[in-house]
Amino acid sequence: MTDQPYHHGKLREALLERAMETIEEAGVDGLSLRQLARDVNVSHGAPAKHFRDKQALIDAVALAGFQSMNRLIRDATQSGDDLRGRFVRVGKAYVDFAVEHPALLTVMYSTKHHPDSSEELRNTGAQGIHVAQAMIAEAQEAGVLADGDPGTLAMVCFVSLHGTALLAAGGHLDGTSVEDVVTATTDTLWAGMAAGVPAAQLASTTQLSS
Amino acid sequence: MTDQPYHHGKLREALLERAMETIEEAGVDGLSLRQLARDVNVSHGAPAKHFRDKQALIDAVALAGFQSMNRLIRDATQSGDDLRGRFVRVGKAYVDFAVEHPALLTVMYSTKHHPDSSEELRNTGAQGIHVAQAMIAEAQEAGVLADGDPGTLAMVCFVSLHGTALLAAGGHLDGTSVEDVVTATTDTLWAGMAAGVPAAQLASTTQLSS
DNA sequence: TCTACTTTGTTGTCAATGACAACATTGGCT
DNA sequence: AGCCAATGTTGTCATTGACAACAAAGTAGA
Repeated sequence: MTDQPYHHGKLREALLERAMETIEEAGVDGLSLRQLARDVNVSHGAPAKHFRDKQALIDAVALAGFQSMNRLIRDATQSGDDLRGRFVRVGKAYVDFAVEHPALLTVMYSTKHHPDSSEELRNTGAQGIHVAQAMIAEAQEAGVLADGDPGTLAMVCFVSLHGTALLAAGGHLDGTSVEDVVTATTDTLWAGMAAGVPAAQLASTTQLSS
Repeated sequence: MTDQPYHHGKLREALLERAMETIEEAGVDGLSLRQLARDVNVSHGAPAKHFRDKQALIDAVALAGFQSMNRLIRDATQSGDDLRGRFVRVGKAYVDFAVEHPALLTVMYSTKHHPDSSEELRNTGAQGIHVAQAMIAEAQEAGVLADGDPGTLAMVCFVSLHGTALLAAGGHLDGTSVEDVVTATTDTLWAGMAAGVPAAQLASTTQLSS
């Protein structure tokens, strides 16, 4: 047993890493600052020097989660497929991340939802939408998709995939497989955006627009 | 000060009601069994006689939430509109509920997600999908929607609306209004299901089906 | 090198919490 | 009346998050 030096040196990183492990194993409720301190062989007061309080630690975990997720999404956009293929791959990347890190995803969004979330966290979390919006705008210019506000359509795709990701992560897809739901979702969305909204349908949605 | 009778009489109902209020005001993390007992003027040990532990109370809250939500959804299906109109109304009903009870919705699904959720809770929570599935099947038979497995398509609609509901409840829709996102989502989904998935698109999704 | 000063970690303490056990009261049933 | 299960109370315990006082270690300037 070599006795520990007074200074841990990389306490912040060690805490973050261990916190992510704990969250993935036991959920956010299973995270205890004191247990965390024990896990990394440090006194129960030490974490406070790096994270003001428990929420600050959770925020940091969420931020790290968004960063690694954004990386996966960006990678997915760079495949050589056609527009629709890239669209599907981005959706799959998102859902795959969710399925592999279900508890982390919950933390990421419940944290972003928190009333006093940091600017950085919100920006990092919104990056996925921008990717979708760019793809949709590009497809519209290419004539592959019908006209329509890219911002709203991107939001539609985002919320749909987010729902898929959350329910897939929680195992709420009952009978249907994750793979089936993701492809069906992206296919349906793409088909809907390609077809556009017929005028007959718009009638009931434009009542208040005058 | 009339001294309280020894028996509260309706403790369980009182606890449930107050718990729902607390959750909507302060989220699940703001719920404390002891504070709850204080709120209804009862000793800190009393709640244990009605709910084995804190999770059991939360489960009961979630179940009540699903029941009132299902009522709203069923009501929405009984409007006299055409098929597409009813579809949109169901979506709106779901999202409206989420926006009005954001914290409750979070509890409902994080509870259903819990590994040892009760059979009753899971069944009650899945009811919304069955409604969607019935509507889609009916529309397919009427020739309004293209063919496709109603179960999978219902799941697609459900996850999409679920995502909309969650993000709307959390205020994550950034620029776009809730109303816009809901109508755009239901419109896009319906258009996609009406158009069906072109064979050219299916090519990339049927690679593993042989 | 000596000396402030800051950062990082430790120890001690506090109120709040969830869970549990022992006990008290109530109302129903025979 | 007398038993008994359901309901509520009181007391207690370990755990937790937060805070304050203190200690050690690195850092920068004389």
